[in-house]
Amino acid sequence: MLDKSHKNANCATCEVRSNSLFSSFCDDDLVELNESKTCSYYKKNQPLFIEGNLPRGVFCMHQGKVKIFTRGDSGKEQIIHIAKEGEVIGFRAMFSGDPYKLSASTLEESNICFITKENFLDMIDSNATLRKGIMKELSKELGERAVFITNMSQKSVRERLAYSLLILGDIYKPDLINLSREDLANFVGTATETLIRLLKDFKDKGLIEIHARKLEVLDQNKLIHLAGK
Amino acid sequence: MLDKSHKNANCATCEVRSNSLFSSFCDDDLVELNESKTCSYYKKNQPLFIEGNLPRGVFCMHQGKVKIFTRGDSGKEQIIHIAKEGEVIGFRAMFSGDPYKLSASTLEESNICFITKENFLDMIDSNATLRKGIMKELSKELGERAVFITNMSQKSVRERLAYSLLILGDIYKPDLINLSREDLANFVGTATETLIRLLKDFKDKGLIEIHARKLEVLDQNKLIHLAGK
DNA sequence: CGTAGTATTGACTAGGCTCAAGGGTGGTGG
DNA sequence: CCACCACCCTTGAGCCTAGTCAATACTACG
Repeated sequence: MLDKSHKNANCATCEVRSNSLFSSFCDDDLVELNESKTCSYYKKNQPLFIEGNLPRGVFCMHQGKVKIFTRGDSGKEQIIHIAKEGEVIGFRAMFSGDPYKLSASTLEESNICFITKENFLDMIDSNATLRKGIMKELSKELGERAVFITNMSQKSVRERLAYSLLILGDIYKPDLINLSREDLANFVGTATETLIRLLKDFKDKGLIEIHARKLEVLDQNKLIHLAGK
Repeated sequence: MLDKSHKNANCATCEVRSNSLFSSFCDDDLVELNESKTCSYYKKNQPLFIEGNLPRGVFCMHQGKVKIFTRGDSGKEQIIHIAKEGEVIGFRAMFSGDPYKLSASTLEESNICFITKENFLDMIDSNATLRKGIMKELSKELGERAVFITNMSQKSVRERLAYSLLILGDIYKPDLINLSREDLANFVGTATETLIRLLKDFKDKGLIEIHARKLEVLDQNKLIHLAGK
């Protein structure tokens, strides 16, 4: 259970800042950042923002996990990314001027800070390092999504599951992967039933261990091989 | 046939600049841009850059069309985007510092200008409007790719073809869509044979007309409906 | 201890891929 | 200018992955 009273995290001493966009901030920057942010507690399955809404600022993950997803015609989710501690979410929409193209909601209870659009854009204007970090991040994600598209169109569900387990193992490290079967299926891009059958198959082959809802990667090398490329 | 001697396009009078990243450039900027760029003629099916190589600069489309793609394990291409006149290609890799994650090559003979990484990054540092334009563009593409991923994982090939024809009709406007069957299949994300069978079906239903390799959209509304969402 | 959500299993179907063979067409060189 | 070759396009047959529908087990929480 997270500390719900943790409403006043201090950016200067925040232990997850080192892998965030704000890692390069000097003391003055940190004071400004700290004063402009607000920190909130979120329960499991609570939305941060919803596709179609207008963005009002960015979110900075202090603790917890958040899924970023779109909904297809039928309403089925496709999870594009799972954000963990240190990640800044929703800055794409700050620049485009458009409504959110994606939705975000918590996968577990989380402590998440919020910075208004105004404050965030001001920081970018005055801080070249932050700006470069953001451009690098946008570029990196763009490259990742191209690979994602190719995986979706050319890999089998089996290959994509192997690939996904590797990514998720890394995101959840040092803990076990902890997602509902439905969320995992929506990340892989398949039906829940198909996912379950494949998980069993992976287990029988000694690639993973299933601890109820939690999944443990046993043989990373075989998974890499199975995922291809 | 394009004018192969068109080696010295002038940015100040370039007729495609109005829909490019450089639309906001003042006279001084344009002089600088014009002097730092070089313009080359490319034959059909000539590469601009290849996945894995290190980027040396960006390309600005003067005339022609270019496909941007990745290759899956088997070597099959997945076309992510088709760039037309006015578009600037390859700037993502300028910021990430990584090798290209994608390849680009011409779909028809083209005149394309080149700006070195140094010059391009200098321009960005000194020109806030250009910078904002680029951040907006990166953001826009990021949103588009999220939709692309969802389409790939949730739509049928039939739906994706309808969707693709709408996008391509727009890119090729006012001309007819002019791609090889294989390239079209690689854009839709399917096998060439499946694509051909579906094209015939679309033709029988009066959605498109087939003029040998060229395709004409006849009933845009029905295609929209068929594409879903 | 009931109830709602979550997970699992089975049976069936079909969309779409692969392999294989045949028909067109445009570009080039003689 | 024409013939040939290479490449592109098209069609057919068969199979298999993975989606859907339906029924049943499990689990956590009030």
